[in-house]
Amino acid sequence: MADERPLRADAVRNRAKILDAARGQITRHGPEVSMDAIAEAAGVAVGTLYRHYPDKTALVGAVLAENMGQLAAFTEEADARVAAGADAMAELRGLIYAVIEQAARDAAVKAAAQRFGADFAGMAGEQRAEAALRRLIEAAKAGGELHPDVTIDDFIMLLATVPLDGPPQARARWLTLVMPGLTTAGRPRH
Amino acid sequence: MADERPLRADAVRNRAKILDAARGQITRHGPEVSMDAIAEAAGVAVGTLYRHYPDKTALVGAVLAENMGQLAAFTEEADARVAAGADAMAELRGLIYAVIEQAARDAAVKAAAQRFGADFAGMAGEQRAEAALRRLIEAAKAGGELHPDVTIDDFIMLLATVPLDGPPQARARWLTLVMPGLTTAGRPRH
DNA sequence: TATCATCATGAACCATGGTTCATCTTCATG
DNA sequence: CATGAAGATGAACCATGGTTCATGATGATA
Repeated sequence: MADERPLRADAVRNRAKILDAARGQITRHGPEVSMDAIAEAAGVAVGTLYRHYPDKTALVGAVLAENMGQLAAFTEEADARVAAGADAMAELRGLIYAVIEQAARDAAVKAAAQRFGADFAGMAGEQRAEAALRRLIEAAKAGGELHPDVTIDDFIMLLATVPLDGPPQARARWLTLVMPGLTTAGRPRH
Repeated sequence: MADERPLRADAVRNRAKILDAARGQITRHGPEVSMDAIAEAAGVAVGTLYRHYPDKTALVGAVLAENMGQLAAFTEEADARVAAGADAMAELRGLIYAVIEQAARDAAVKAAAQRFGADFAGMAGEQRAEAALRRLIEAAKAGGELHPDVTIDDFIMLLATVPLDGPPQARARWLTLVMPGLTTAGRPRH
């Protein structure tokens, strides 16, 4: 393994075009866009998709992995700021908002994730994102604002249920309604 | 219109079997079960499905309408109890829980609703459910426990985002996290 | 029970969409 | 530039699944 010889120049170019097109088309028309549609959007023939990805699941998975990477980057940045002295609860709140907005943009991509039950769990970025989020949560608890019984699974659950349709106001409102349950202010210990 | 002559006995029987089978199959195997699968589960030939429903969308819609009716019944019962003196906030909480559980059972049915963008909005039961819920909300606000800025749209939004996968504990936990944002206790006015 | 309108049957039809592969093109290396 | 390997092409293949319709069965009515 690892005897990967470098890709040809046009192959590199095409792979990028394909990923872009896939994300675009899936976002625009939902997860069941045809491979033909993606190919056309990428300015490439269908067969080329199959040269780069064994099947549709793999292609969707690649798009998903990209998103997860971005999400991990977000989380790590917030974590770094906290380490540098920023307020943990504020960063957590901001992170939630950022994640929500990204998720909303790629709502359809997320839907695609589910339709392809294929376990995308344990994806590269996921590990990183979770680690950083865990640190962030601990810091916010230490600050005394985040309710001590809140777990990372709570965050994952909530983030998985953000209302992705609707306008941005809907998500802002959702945040308003959900935050109190996470804070010591909204849900006093005993 | 309304010159409906009575259905033949076996037709009535079959229609019931079809609806049951449709709900069962959709719940079990997701919204994209084939018409053939539904037909087989109903012990009937495919053609019979099409005698009772013009197409798949209509069949799914019928299942959905049935669910909505049940939901409306729930809501009206709770509303009636409040009118008879029961605590509004407690009834509201109980209603949310009941709705959640029903929704979880028919998670796949709900998913079906979205996939068929077909506007099932304005369905029969929906009107009834909303009216009753509205009354319930007013009563709970009058009781002073429900936060005064909470609207029926807030409820609809939240109920639309309940975590339907996971075990019942997940939904209980979700309820714990979400309730404070709805109450005056968790989110003081100013 | 005879008659017929209603209903049920299910093989066949057709559209959609994922996937393959024989053929042609293009990059990289000498 | 010549050559071979890597890459791209896209028509064709095939499975799936919604839908139809000619044919046969059955409940209701006289």
